[in-house]
Amino acid sequence: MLSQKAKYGIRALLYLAQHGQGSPVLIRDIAEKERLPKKFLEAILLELKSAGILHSRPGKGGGYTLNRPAKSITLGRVIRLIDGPLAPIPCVSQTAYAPCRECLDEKTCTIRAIMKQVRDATAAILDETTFADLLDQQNKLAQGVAGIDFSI
Amino acid sequence: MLSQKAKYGIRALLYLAQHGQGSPVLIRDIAEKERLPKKFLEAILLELKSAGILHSRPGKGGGYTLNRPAKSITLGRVIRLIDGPLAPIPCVSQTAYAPCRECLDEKTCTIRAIMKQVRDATAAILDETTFADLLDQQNKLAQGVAGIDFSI
DNA sequence: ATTAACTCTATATAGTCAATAGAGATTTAG
DNA sequence: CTAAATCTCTATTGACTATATAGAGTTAAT
Repeated sequence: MLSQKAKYGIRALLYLAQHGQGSPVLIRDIAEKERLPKKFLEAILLELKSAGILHSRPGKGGGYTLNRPAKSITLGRVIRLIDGPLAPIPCVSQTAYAPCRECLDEKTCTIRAIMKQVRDATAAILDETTFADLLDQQNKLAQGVAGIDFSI
Repeated sequence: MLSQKAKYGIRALLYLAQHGQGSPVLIRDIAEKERLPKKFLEAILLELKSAGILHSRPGKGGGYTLNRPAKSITLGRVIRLIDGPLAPIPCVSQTAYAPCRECLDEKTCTIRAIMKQVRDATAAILDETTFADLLDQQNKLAQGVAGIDFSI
């Protein structure tokens, strides 16, 4: 399961992506519009900033913006950053490999073989999906719903 | 990430599947051969038993056996039992649906759409893989490794 | 009866998750 | 140059979960 922290982070990034590269967005605005706990969000945005995903300016007229185009930020990267590796077990992680403590022989471990499949399937989705994709999809979904409403 | 508990449970089941439907296997044997903490393993096996996956007989000559053929026990079932839903967020779980607390509109939530893909991909693998499959694969992997050793 | 095994309750420790408080540092406007 | 706005940093809190372990209780076979 994704942590709340990761979900909040993703929502905040999506909000910032929506807002575009224009003027900085206040933490307070993100928190209010997306209904996220403000103080917790502060910490999350700070992490995303120090990872180079966000940019911020303190002081009057300050706030947060994306540090890079939305299409260069993948969901996989953000989730790994906040929640750690996508892999279900450490011995199949590409980005944070570690042997399983209790494993007797990695080469013949079938749990490992299956979990590698799971990791690869997950990574294939999350590393290919960017925040630009999410924005596109959001617009389409919103239109779809509006269309349904209209047809009634 | 899978919990240690789930990994231990899977290893124990694999060990029991290997052993076949014959005489009961002692907790102590499983713990020693697979190097799992015995007391912790006791609790895990008990859970698997009350879920109907294992059968046990107390007393002299007792121990644990699979309650059903290995080919009818899927990895997905065992993992859900011990660690909970496969879905990365509750609103896309098929077996334990719950709305995300902070979600403003599930119908247009793109995070949900992506996470549904992840869940489906994961479930497709784990719900199709049985302990009989794992046994087969283990034998093949062991032969493969032996073959390589022999050829050197 | 005695032994060998599982079963149950209780406990412990450490760590993580989710969140909050409040003082500090920085920038811009005026 | 100062005041207001805003991000930044440190610390703390409470609840919960993960990972075990101890020991008494129960059951079945011989």
